[in-house]
Amino acid sequence: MELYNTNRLDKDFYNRNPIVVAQELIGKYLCKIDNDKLLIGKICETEAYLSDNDEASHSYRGITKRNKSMFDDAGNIYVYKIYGIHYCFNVVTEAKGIGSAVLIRAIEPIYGLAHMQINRGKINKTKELCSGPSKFAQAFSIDLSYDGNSLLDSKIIYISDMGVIAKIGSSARIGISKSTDLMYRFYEAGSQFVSR
DNA sequence: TATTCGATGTGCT
DNA sequence: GCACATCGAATAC
Repeated sequence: MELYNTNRLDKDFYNRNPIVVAQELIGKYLCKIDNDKLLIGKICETEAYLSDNDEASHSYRGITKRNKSMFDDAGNIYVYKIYGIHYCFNVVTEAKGIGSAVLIRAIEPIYGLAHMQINRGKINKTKELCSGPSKFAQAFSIDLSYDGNSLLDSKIIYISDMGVIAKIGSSARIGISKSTDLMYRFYEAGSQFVSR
């Protein structure tokens, strides 16, 4: 199986402020080929992490071995391991060397639900398949091997510029202890597939 | 060098 | 509601 380049979001989309990209990613479709199976999900929850004045951002204290791809060019993928066991998937925003990104926190399963369930193991409720950053990563079998890849030219994963939603809500980001005053979490209002 | 803590999810109480 | 899995990076000593 092969992914056709259907309305793939281009570099200009990602090469902007992560707050804008985070909001505009809501409603877009993430497409992936996993083990010859097509997986599609509608992004319904994101968080922006900035390069400056954002203590919750991994880039806040500069480049490390783990976060170096967060400083890659716009449209690249930043995957990191959290709590020693789970993975989180980010898209890099702005120019190379800046260090900003958008975390994909939840998606609404659209296509390939059976395969997502296999990837998730025991889970059998559709609402639980992708309603969290590491749940979604597991459903789409995203691990560290995707860190540093690009959504602009990958043959197996990209984000498509299609789909519309009614309304976007915002809130503080989840699971952080610093910069909690920043309203950088965005979600599709009324969606049953967000993390909380 | 040692300890603490996190952009989390699951299972048990 | 709470403990735990388990690792990279920050912080403590």
